[in-house]
This record gives sequence, C-alpha cells and structure tokens, in this order.
Amino acid sequence: MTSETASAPRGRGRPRSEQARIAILAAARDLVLESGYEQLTIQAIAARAGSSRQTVYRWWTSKALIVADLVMDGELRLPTATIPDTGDLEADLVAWLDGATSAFADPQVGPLVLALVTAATDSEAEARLLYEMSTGPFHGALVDRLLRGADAGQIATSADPTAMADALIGTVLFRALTPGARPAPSAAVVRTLLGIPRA
Amino acid sequence: MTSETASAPRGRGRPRSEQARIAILAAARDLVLESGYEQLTIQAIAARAGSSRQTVYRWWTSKALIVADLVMDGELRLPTATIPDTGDLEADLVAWLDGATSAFADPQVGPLVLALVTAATDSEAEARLLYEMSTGPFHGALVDRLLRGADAGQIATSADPTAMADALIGTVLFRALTPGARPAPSAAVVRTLLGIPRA
Amino acid sequence: MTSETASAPRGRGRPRSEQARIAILAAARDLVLESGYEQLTIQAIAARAGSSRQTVYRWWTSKALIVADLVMDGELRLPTATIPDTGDLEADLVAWLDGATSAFADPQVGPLVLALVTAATDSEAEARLLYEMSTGPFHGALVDRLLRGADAGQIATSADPTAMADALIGTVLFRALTPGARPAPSAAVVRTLLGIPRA
Amino acid sequence: MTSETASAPRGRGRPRSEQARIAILAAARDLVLESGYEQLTIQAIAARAGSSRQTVYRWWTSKALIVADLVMDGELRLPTATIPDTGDLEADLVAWLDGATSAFADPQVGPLVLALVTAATDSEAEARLLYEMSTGPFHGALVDRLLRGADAGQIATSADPTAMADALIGTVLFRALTPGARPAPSAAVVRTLLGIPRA
DNA sequence: TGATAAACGAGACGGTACGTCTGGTCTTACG
DNA sequence: CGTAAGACCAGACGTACCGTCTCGTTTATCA
Repeated sequence: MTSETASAPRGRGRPRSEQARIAILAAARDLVLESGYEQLTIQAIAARAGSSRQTVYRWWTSKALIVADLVMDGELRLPTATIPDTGDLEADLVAWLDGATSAFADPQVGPLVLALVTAATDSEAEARLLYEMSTGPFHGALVDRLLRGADAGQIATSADPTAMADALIGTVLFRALTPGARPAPSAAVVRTLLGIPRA
Repeated sequence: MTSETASAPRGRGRPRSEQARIAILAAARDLVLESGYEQLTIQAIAARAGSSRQTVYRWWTSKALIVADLVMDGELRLPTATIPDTGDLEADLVAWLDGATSAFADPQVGPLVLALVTAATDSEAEARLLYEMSTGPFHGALVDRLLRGADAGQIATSADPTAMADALIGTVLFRALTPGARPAPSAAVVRTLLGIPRA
Repeated sequence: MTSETASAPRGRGRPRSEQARIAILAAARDLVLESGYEQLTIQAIAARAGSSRQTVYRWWTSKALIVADLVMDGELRLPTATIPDTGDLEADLVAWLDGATSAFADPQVGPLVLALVTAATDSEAEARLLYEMSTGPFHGALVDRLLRGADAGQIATSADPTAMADALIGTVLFRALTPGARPAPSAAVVRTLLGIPRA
Repeated sequence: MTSETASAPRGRGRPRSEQARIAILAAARDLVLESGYEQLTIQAIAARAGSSRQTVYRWWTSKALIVADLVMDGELRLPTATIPDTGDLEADLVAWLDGATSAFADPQVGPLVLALVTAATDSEAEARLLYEMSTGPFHGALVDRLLRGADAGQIATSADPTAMADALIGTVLFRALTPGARPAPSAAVVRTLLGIPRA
C-alpha cells in the first residue's frame, strides 16, 4: 500500500515500479536499524535502494511517511502485535509486557520503534497518522483483552480498562526512552494495574 | 551550570561570558518553543543569541546537551516539577497528572518536553544523560510521595510504588506522544493504579 | 571549456548550466580585478554569480583552476597576446614590451596577471598548469617571432632566441612585481637583448 | 629590527621580549619553508613560537611584514646576495645566475623567495616595501657590477646596464615561477645580454 | 503501429546547515 | 605594561543533504 493512493491510478503512462517501492522500503528499514531515524536521509535510502532520489520524493513527502509505510507493509514486525489470551489475564499481560520490553532490546525492532516515536514528535499531523497506524490498534487490542478479563472477574473493580491500556503502553514507552533507569518488574506493574494482591 | 565544568576553571585567559551562555540558552529555548527540536539548528541558535557558532560549539557538543542545560538552568519550568502532598494521595496524584497533561497543551512547555523525548531517541548516551537530569528526579519524587501514601494506607496492598511511578510517567508520555488519542480521565488512571474502588 | 572535461559528457542527467559557468567566471574576473587574488573567495564568487557554492566546487577544485579557466575562456584579454610582425623586429618588440607594461597599469588586466603569478606560487602543480595555459603560449610566440627576426639578420649572432624570450617575459614579470622600481625604457631593453648599438 | 619602531621604545613598562621576537621570526621562517606563504597562518606561527597570537599582532600587522623582517634579520640567506667580481664579467654573471637558479631548488630558499613574490602581489605598498628591502639592493649591486664591467669594455656598446639588471632579475623570476618550462642555459642568457658572440 | 504519457535513472541546480579553521579583538592572571 | 592564555564575534572553508529541475530512457495505454 502506498502513501499516495490505495490502488494504481491505472493511467496511460508507465506504471509505478513495485520493485522500486519494495527496494526503497527495505533500504529505509535497514538504515533505520543501523543508524536510527535521526541519521536517516532520503539520499542514503535512494542510494541503497538503487533508485533515484526523485522516485522517493514522488511517492513519499517525508521520512515519517516512509516509516509509516514500513509499519503498514509489515516491514516492522512487532512480536507484540497480538495480545495473548490464555484465559489468565495476569499471565497474558506479563507475557505481553515482557515481550514488548525484550523486543526493544532487539536491534531489529528497537530502533524502528524509536523512529516511530521521533517521527511522532515531528508534527502533530504525523503523530496522529502514526497513532492510527501503529499505536492505535495496539491500544484497541489491549482494551479488548482487558474487557474480556473484566468479564472473567480478573480485574479489580477499581480498574478502568482504558486507563490500564494507557498505563501499559505508557510503561512500554517509559522503558524504551529511559535506558538508564531500572524499571519495575513486569509482574509488579501488571499486579499493580489489576489491583491483585501480591501472592 | 555549564555542560563542561561545574564551576569556572579560574584560568589565566579571558573568562567565559556568562552573558553569552544565557543568551544561547534563551535562544535555544525560544526556537524549540517556536519550531520544535527537529528544526532546531546550531546556526539559528547562535544567530538569535547574537553570538558566534564557534562559541556554541566550544561549550556544547550536541543539540541534546543544550536542551539538557535548559532543564538544569530552569529555562524549562515544568509546573509539575513537584508532587503536591496534601495528605490525600489520590487527590494529589490526580492534580499532578492533570497538571502535567495540561502543561503539554501549553505552547511554552509541550514542545520542550517533546524536545527532550526526541533528544533521548538520538543515542543511548544522551538518553541516559537526559534521564538523570530531567526524568529521573521526577521519578524519584513520585516514588517518595507514593511511599508516604503507602505508609498512610492509601495504596492497595497489590500496588508497587516503583511500578506505579513507571506507569504514571509512562501515561504522561503516552498522552504527550498521541495527540490523536482520547486518553482515559486522570481520576480513572489514578484509581486504577491505587487499587481503590470507584466511589 | 571547463576544468573537468573538454566537451559535454552527453550524459543522462540534467546538463550543466552554461549560464552558471559563465556567471561564475565573470564573477571571479570582476572580484580579482577589484580586490586581487588573495582576497578572492569561493564564497564571494558564488554569491556574485548568483550560484551556489556547491556548483563552484563541483566544477573547480581550487581558486587557481578558476583563474586558469579565465585565461582559457578569454575573460582575461591580454592586449599582448600576439606579437606584432611588421618585419622590423626591434620596433615590434619595443611595441610589445610597451604594450605589456602599459597593460599592467590597466586595472582591467594588471590584477589578473598578478593573480596568475600568485596562483603559480601556490603549488608546483598549479604553476605547471598555469604555465601551459597562459605563459607558455606567449613564450612560444616570442621565440617564433625572434626566429623570424634572426632569419632576417636582425639579431646579433651572440643572441639566443630562447634566452631572449626568457629575459623578455622575465622583464615583464619584474616590472609587474616591482611597482616601486624605475625600470629601464623598453627600447633600451630590446636593444640590449638584440645586441644592436644605440643609434 | 621590528616593523614598529627602529629602536627600543624605552617606555616605562615591561620591555619587549627579544626572545619572543626571535622565536616568532624563526617559527615563521620554518613554516614558510615547510608549507609556503599561502599556508602560513599567524595562528601556527604563534603556536610554534610558543607565544600568544596577540604578541604577534602587536608587533606585525601582516604576514608580509613578518616575511620582510625575515629578510632584514638575515633569516633568509640568499647565497646570491653578493655578485662576484673576479674581473671577468661574463663568468661572474653566469656564476650568479646559476647560483640563483640552483638556490630556488633549495628547499631552504625557494619557498621564501616565492613567499616574497606572493607578499608583493598582496598590495602595492607591500610590494614597494619588499622591493626596497630585498630586490632593490640586488638590483643596485647588479648595476654596479655591470658598470664596472662596462668600464672594462666587457659589455657591447648596445647594452644598457639598468636594462640588463632588469632582464637578469626578471629571468630569475621567470625561472622561479615556471617550474614546467625548460629555460635557456645561463651562459646563453648572459651572452645574449652582454652582446658577446658565441665562442 | 505509432503517438502519447507517466515513471524511471541520472545528475546539476540554488540552498541551508554542518563542524572546523583562522582572523582580529578583548579580557583576564602573571611577572 | 608586556606576556601567555584563552574566550569572543566574524566569516570562509569544504562536505552533506535538501527539494527541485531537466535530461535521456523505458514501459505502458490508446488512437
């Protein structure tokens, strides 16, 4: 899926090169993983993709949109894209939080997430777009899982599912952005949120 | 306080110009507020400060360090720098979270916080530095307040103070980075964390 | 003619802007005439030419090569580029020497010749290049004219044409570099070299 | 001798450091010999001399004046400072010309002469000063020697001593500035100038 | 089947910012 | 008061990208 139009405009001229599109996204992904979003340049993307800078500019108007397409195309595979549902909410959330945290330590994933965060700080419009494409679905899936847990009576009556989802994702962000801090264990976070006394 | 040495080296040559230091920090603050961290350039800082680029480079080696000094020098005044302590933990935390959230809407504060976040994604070293200088103290103050609340029996036994601080700051980050989302009310977040049933 | 390739490479990309090339050379010529070679900067050339500094750097790697191109492109019009041949060698040489000397007094020419001299002192490689492009042809033309005069018996048998050419050009250099000296009259120089007694 | 005052200022304060003056001139000489006049910087001179830049600026207002002082102080030892007088003018001039030419090949001398030439092209005022301090005396000594030779009947009646001196020094300049050219042998130059038929 | 049209690579264009270097000046502590 | 030290403003250096603009070329649709 491109950032311009969902499907080919089916015009008269030469059709868009799918090969170039794939090569550019792959190059962008590799470069982000190697050096981070700040050091990412259109120049380097085009060079590594073997395409021209003009071709990049023709289809994407900003670095952030390229990164957004990485998510849409599944180039960024978050191992935490789905929240497990074994019936035990606490265990599921701990597993998810641990998985997300360890994913940031993976050089194949961490830099891309930071890239999304940085791109989000560029402008509010991009932040909204990226939220809809990446963070939003996660948040929705979390709320769904929490509601199922609530139905099963696995959440304290004091807890609000949306607030819990905010806090869970926020905790992931906090851990990603503060490599110097010593975060609380995932189990402690989940128990705190669920309102379940320590065993 | 400079990024080089805490106090003047009292050497033989011409002493460092305090006026230039202040002008540079003020210029950096203004430019961040106007256009954000991404658009911030050393060139523009020096021009607005009426100093030379060389003077900036002499004392700061990166944009992130300038932003760090903004925090140290109090150029970035977070209205949430202190956590209130009225004896009612729940009310205090709600007030703090509301204050922090509304602060992000203030054009005098929000862009600076985003600048800190972006600077943190630049490199792990800068992330650690910025954590020690800005986020870290907040986190510590939160934990302190929570411990006092725990002593007063205002926290569910299931809750872990460090986990709560992580989640609270994470929630603030989540709100800051997702302007498109509709976050849960502060009261719901705090109640969820404290494990206190809805009134 | 550029300093890179003699003719257009007939490549695929956007062709080199002849307008920019001409504007840069004209700007360099004007600036040399105004302030001399030492004060000449790439920055000022680009600014006056209305081009970017990068464009200058793309085609010329040093100030000296720009000056060399001034000669090649005829921007530097030496009124002594050709040695007259009326059949009277002595008169021709006196005319040439007077012409060359008065040319140095011309603010349109003198500074450019000094620029060539200064550029030649920069490095031996540049000196060789400039010699081949500017001084060398003069020297060759002088030797040719002298040989024709020798055939006509207008040179003393003691005289060596190459030595005479060296001395004539050397005399021009001497006059150019020593504005404080009172040089001998051109007629005396030529008579001395030709070995012809004073009338 | 300094470029400021001929004699000690005899003031009240601390007297000028003769050691600094000598160290600066020596440093300037070494740097010119190593890298040429163009690459010479006040910064590098002061650093090598172990003095401060301010001290250099206090006593010399331009690079050219430092080079002028090098000549005055004998730091630049031209092996051709005196014209031999064996009674045989032709042999003396050939010896002088050969000596001057080979001196330019000496890395201890050539760069300094080129430095003088470059300094002379900087401005007319400096050219006059340098002529009076370096080239002028040479020229005068040459004329003197030629007049003695003329008295001895060793010069063609067609020759003019001043013109010959101009041409001789000019020939030296020509050789110095055109490393790519193949100059005429010194004997040929001298014979041409003297008007003496080839043996 | 040939004209048309759009995308492609290549690469030059005017810009802006980089980080470094040097030029001159100014301000301190020391001798 | 001269000196070494060193910070100051100014500005040129050469490099890297930016986003735009021709070029020649390729690959489709449509007349």
